[in-house]
Amino acid sequence: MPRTQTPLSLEYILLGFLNESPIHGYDLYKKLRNFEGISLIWNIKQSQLYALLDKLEDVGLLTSKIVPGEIHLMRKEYQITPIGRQTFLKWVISPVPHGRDMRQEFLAKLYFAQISGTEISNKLIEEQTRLCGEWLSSLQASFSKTTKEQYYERIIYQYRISQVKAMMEWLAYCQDEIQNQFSKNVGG
Amino acid sequence: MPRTQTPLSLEYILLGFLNESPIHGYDLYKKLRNFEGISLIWNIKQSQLYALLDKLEDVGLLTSKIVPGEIHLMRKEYQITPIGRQTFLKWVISPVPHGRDMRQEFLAKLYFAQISGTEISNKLIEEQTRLCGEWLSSLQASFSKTTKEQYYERIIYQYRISQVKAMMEWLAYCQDEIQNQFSKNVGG
DNA sequence: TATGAATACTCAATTATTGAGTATTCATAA
DNA sequence: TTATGAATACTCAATAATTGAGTATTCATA
Repeated sequence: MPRTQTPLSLEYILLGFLNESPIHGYDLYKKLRNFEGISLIWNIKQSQLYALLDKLEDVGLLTSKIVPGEIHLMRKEYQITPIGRQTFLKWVISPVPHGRDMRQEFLAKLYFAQISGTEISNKLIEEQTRLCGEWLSSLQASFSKTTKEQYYERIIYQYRISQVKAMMEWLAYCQDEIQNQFSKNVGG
Repeated sequence: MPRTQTPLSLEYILLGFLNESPIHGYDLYKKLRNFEGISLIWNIKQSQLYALLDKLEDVGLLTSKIVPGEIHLMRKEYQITPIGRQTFLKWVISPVPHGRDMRQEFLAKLYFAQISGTEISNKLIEEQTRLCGEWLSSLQASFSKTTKEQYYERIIYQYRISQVKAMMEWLAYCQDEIQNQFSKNVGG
């Protein structure tokens, strides 16, 4: 059985929007394309969206029903199932296991975490910072094991080390920003 | 015609090794798996390798011939074609257009550039640094266009800005390292 | 003489992706 | 009134990518 199913984070983003309220394909498409910060980190083709929604329904994370729309007769409205909700919530609070997933997946998690409030986003940021710290130690250990001759390998490790350090500084900045935003909303 | 062919950088890595000398699939596989710094940045499945070699042959970047091996009767040896060489050389000296391609594709380019000597690698690093500078300006411009309310968007831009800044510092470090390595080899 | 490792490659199954389509309704203006 | 185009809402067939699991031979060694 080649090509075993890879759970893409894009799927979780769809679940995330469906977690807020039932929605049908075309509205979700517009939401993802136009507004919402998510459009900064992910682009989706319309046909891909419908394919993913079908897939999520197949595995039981969504259900759908045909509702009579105001304009059109047929609108397929999707709703999240309890399992879908559970799957999504678990995803949101889990830090990403690899640095390469920060760029899109972590930012997507943070979007939903930040909507849910400071406790959730703080928790996520703290957990992710801890993991980043582990990556850093591991990279520094690998770096120190290299010999002078392996200078290409050393360059690679230095690249990763510098990226992870930048991530950690940014995570700290992030927590402050979200905290500030929150206290402003409460105070004002 | 859906799914138009995306030229993956992995293909160029194969061309890069074939640019050094003709080689057959299994040897190339071992090279990519075991030694060579490339194994730090890319993993390849055996079946994927053979599929890619076939594809590169189909588009005329490689040719193959069956040679009688010492151990086995059949060995399919691949050679790079003039067009393949040209394609590869053009790839090596071109900086990557997006930050997301630094992690794997740029590091791969740098591997081959650094083998070719300091002039090539210096050129690549300089061009890439220039491009990074452009990304940075563009990101800073986008950031300054956001309002206080768009704090999620601001966080995203800050993430990218911090990553690009780290890249630029690393590129400078890189150039020094390669230079040092070079002068050591000449001096010693 | 059998066991396993290394050599060298093949293939069918499956998922992922997308260009291009369909069909309806609505607004606008010539 | 009748075209024109935009928006709504989805569908599908074609192609590309990926990979688990094979095949078949030779070699070492116990």
